[in-house]
Amino acid sequence: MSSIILQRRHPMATKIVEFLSEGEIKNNRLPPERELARSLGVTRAGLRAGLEHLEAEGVLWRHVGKGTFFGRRPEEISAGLLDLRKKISPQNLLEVRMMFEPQIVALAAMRASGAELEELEAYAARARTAETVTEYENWDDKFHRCLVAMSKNALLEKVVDFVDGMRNAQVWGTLKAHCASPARRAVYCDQHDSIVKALMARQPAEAKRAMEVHLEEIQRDLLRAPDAG
Amino acid sequence: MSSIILQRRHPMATKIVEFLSEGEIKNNRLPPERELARSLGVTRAGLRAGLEHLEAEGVLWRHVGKGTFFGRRPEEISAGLLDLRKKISPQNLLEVRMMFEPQIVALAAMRASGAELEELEAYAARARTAETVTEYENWDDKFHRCLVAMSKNALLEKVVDFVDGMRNAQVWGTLKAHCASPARRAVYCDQHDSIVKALMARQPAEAKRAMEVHLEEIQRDLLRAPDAG
DNA sequence: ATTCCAACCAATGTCCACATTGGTTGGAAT
DNA sequence: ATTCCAACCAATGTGGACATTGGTTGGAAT
Repeated sequence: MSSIILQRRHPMATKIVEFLSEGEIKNNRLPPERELARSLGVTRAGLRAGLEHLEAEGVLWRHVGKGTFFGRRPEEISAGLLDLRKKISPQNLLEVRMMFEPQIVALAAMRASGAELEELEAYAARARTAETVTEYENWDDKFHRCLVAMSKNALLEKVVDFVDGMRNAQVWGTLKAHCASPARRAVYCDQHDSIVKALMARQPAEAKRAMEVHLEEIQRDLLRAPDAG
Repeated sequence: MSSIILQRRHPMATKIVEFLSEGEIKNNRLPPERELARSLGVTRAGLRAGLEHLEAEGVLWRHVGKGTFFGRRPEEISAGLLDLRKKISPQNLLEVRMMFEPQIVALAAMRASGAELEELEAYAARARTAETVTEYENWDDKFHRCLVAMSKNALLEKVVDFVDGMRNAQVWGTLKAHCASPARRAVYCDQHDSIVKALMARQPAEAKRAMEVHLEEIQRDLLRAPDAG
């Protein structure tokens, strides 16, 4: 977080903003520096002074070969995501999941269709009868994915997808090791059933609480692991 | 959500899984069909029968020109995101923000440094003295971005970035229209100050409540708008 | 000394031909 | 009839040549 707080706006910066607010800008992209300088009737160096000011202000961002754009610089996904996964602790992940997963089931209790509830129940049953860890994971994944679909919130689905994609190998492997025990999986399956039961009874508060219990169980397993593993 | 629930696993599918679990697979990518068929000593048609089974099971996904990969098919971001923005209602967006923004300030109250609190206060002050809507938006954005940084949760920052990116033009424009009124902006600024005050007093519950009040205010404005706009 | 201009640099986008890959078809072998 | 094989198809990845663009430099003009 850069804490650049500027006092006054550069004259050229004001001129740029005024000129651009008149014409339509496509895809947040400004014209190339050479062209924009010609349009404004100023020298390129002068224009760049103004652009630098606007960039420091966070109004726009520039990159060689790409161009100049309004808004804040989008993070590079290639190296960015890899670095990010290392920065995310299991605690971080659980904090986030605790924020919206209970709410998801509360919404699901109010909005799910009968067919969806039956599908969810089928996934829970499949997870219970799974013999291998990978098979359990397969049905558990489908269970949670079906759950968020029942919330009828397209954005929420994407957010869950995003968070799931952020699970780093460390966290994933740790949880997987715990699921290796059939007894442990049985506990999770019981909690799945509690959630399904509350959803079928259309009890949002109860369903929410059941999911909180489930996540707290997972949290205990994850935080217990680093000592053992 | 496809509800394909299969009964038994294809013999060839089992053979494929067994063979691949022995060698190391790079980047979740399976060898090309031709090569894999040769390695397994089976015909390509037979191999494909097994792969189709595994694909239906959700174990892997395939695409012409790309290859065959483990895991679930990643959604295409190009057309997917554009379609998604149309599907997201203002209600969807607010539901999601209500889920974690209050929690963010609760975490911030416990974890923020003194320097960060000062920076936050500065942004709130800048937003209050803003004369234009765009200037207000600039500082308001920095305010909320500083807030989530204070939660010390890298994943949470990325989630907020993701959600912010999903704001469609309709929602954005509607809120902007309401901010056009200086009186309206003053209300928001008062609420910002309440949040800052609670954070400086290190009162998580109070800060959380202040953010809830702020979001409820925004929600009222957004839901009131469609009739007027 | 400062400003302006043109050229140059390195990073990126764009376009193209070519190799790769999953999907499909038709005949040969059994 | 079924299975196998080879070729072909369309979509995608890959790599290179070339244009575009922000960043930089050095001399000319004032």
